[in-house]
Amino acid sequence: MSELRYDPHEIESRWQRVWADERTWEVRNEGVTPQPRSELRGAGVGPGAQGREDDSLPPKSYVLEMLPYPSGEPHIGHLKKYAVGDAIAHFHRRTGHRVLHPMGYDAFGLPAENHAIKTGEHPRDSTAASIASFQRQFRSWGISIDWSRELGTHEPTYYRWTQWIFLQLLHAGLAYRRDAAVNWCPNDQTVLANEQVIEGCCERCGAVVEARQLEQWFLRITDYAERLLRDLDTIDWPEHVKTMQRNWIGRSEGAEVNFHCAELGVDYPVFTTRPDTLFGATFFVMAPEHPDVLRLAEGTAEEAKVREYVNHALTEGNEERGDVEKPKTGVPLGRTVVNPVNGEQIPMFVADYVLMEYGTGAIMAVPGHDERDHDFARAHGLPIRRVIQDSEDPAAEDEQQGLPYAGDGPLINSHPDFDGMHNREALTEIVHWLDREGKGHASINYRLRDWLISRQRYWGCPIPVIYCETCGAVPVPEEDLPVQLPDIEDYAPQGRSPLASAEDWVQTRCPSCDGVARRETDTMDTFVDSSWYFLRYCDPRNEMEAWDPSALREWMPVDQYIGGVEHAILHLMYARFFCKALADLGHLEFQEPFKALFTQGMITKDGAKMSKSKGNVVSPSSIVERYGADTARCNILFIGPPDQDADWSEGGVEGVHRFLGRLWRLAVETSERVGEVGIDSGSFAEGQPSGADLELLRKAHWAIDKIGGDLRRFAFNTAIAAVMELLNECQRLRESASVQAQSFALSSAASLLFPFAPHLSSEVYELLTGQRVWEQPWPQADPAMLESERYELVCQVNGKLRDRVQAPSDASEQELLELCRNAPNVLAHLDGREVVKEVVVPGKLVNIVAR
RNA sequence: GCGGCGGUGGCGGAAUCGGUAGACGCGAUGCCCUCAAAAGGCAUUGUCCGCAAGGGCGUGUGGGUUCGAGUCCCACCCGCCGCACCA
Repeated sequence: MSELRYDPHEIESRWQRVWADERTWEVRNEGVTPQPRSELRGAGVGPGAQGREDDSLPPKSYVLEMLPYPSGEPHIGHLKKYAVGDAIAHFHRRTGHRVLHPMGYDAFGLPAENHAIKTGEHPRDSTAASIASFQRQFRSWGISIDWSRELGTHEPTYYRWTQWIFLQLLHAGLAYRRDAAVNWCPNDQTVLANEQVIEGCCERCGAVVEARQLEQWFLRITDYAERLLRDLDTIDWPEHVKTMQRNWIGRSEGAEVNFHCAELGVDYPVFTTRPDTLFGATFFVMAPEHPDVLRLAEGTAEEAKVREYVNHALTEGNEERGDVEKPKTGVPLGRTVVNPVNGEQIPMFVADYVLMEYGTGAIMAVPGHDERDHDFARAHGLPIRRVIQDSEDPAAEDEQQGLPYAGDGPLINSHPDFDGMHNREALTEIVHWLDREGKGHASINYRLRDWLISRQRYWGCPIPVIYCETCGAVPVPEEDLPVQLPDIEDYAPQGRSPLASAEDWVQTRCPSCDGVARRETDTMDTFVDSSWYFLRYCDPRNEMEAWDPSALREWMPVDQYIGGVEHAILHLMYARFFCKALADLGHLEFQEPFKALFTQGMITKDGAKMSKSKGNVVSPSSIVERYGADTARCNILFIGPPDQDADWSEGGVEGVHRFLGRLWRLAVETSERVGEVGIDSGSFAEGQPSGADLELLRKAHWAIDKIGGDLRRFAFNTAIAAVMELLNECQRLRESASVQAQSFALSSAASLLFPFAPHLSSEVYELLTGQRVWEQPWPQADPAMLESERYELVCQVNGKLRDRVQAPSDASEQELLELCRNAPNVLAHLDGREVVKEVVVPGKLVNIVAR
């Protein structure tokens, strides 16, 4: 027996062949709306589901991992993501759902292009090689993917529809072009993505990045700020991800207030969250980028200084300028504006602590109640006025001490109508007053910016727009899509998109007037490609439209989305925005694409992030080669809760490998005994099991019950631990329990382990039952087997554990009390004491309080 | 500064509703099998006192609520993540 050795490679390749040959994991579109889904979190669909009388389909479940970016080979993070996703997909299938579990590649992007610049190899070729490697490995991991729906975002059959979506947004006014400041590398002569700017320098050459004004395409995501925020309440996502999105959207409630500049006859609106402090506004500040700054200073004594200050501010890097510790600099503009609430003329300044991108690019400064304004006022000798009393410290009234004060309290030094009123109440009243007087109104401001999607890159989806001298920017007609990415000679950036060098491609005719015209040479941000791929999976081969609405009705929304937290903001926000916009345009019937989200933690090595430069990379292929995919997958799920970071250790893998080997050996041994003894599967029904058999069966049902619950809450680590416990029990009782009981316990273990170790589980299950485990419904625990006639009663004295006694399950509280009082060690602790109180928790414990 | 998450043996972690703290695994120690090794199996393993029975202590710190607190409340310390001159 001990000669038997678990050979994962032989087992795994056999079952992988079966799944590939039989296309086991493919699902068809039935073209009908399925019945409302049964509650996934509730009990699974039992064996009864097999013999369903009506012809309605089982409920659907769409399980999706974020699509991989194909670069080189998959890393261990991929293994974890798909191990989690596959476990969910299998569990849903076996609890009676039709599961859509597709795969694709986010294939456009920079690394392939940089590789092309270096080697001249076409990005299409290096990407294809990488995709092939991903496909090979996903198959070797045994992930249950519907390969018939595979797609790549770089394929014209896909990006044709990315372009189509762009046109829909354009027609709806949700895509627009405007001048924008972008990151420009003077050395590489190219625009850089924000994430390519490392501490103000170009990631590739290290040159200091400059700001440059360029005409760029934007998507109007800011129109959706409120809905993107509000609808977070309707989805089942981790709280920290929702929080990140809320922070990113950055909603602030307040008011817009007009400050009139009499000299120029212009109103300057400001946004403030604290209109209650308006009476404390003693000066006014504009951002250096504000278009009116130079015009205001013109002709004043300050003009030269203002020019100098603005020039300096504009050339200063974002890093430097954004430093909170930096002293507050700025210069006067030589002009004043009127504070609308009290008519005071207050001086205007330009200062770089005011940002053009937020609010109106100008602020009212309240040094008494804002730290930054306070700093500026102190540095420039400006008046500081307290207008809110500190309720905690009323003595500080009129004193400069305790300022700036950001707390609440009654208004002072403001206006007879408001003085004495609590500031929160005054805030509302003052906004009403401004509104009545036409000097301002309640307003909401967001931190969220419109999405800049233009990239001066080759390896991306071309923006389907043509520029005509007479007609301007003209959208490419839908029937001319896709605008195919042309082949080019030189991928190196030359101060414009590499596509601009494809003259034959760039020169075209205007779709509107047929005159000479030129194509847009920028491509789209790759986040555009990945903002709708989950829709295409529902109908991936459709050549007539992006999707058939009935296909989306059948599968969307995604029931369980799985991916890394690094996409918590960008990808997840963009995809949500796309769905809302497309729904508004009548193309979708739902608002949120991802009903539930799970974010898996990182796998580290010795506590550090794995990276080539650190040389601590553990490649999935090396683990699979050494231990097999089942061990690799189980270990990654066993080391800890999957949403937390976990460290990869060799010892841990060995342990899990031993466990799988033990399961296999016991199963082989048991199946041989079955061969000798002969098994009658009905044998338990005849006689009541007892002794070791009963113990073993109880453990099996306990595991069935526990693991079902664990899987619903993503507790894969404890689920695997429970299978280990069951196996330990099989091992312990292997001499005393019957072959039938052993066989039931082991096949149950295999069945329960299937979502994590599909190959070995299939092998063991077939060995013991002759059946295919994935075709069996998820096991159901027998409630009768979860109870026993006796249990261990915990006996406490004054809350401390003093003894344990066997108690009948149906014992009354009185009887339990008696048992506890008479427990030997309880008697010893009660000796000479007076019993004050007795607490009985049936099924658990008795606590006797004594003095 | 604002927001979120976390702190449990030598290590990864478990304890799902306020009810036996440390499941499961790693590591360690002893033993069995073996000529030997590998593989496998059995046993012990929070800590201190004790020959044992048993007892003391123990979930970042200090308080509180409770018959009973890792779990709830208050104050604090430490770590991680996100946002941040956002008006």
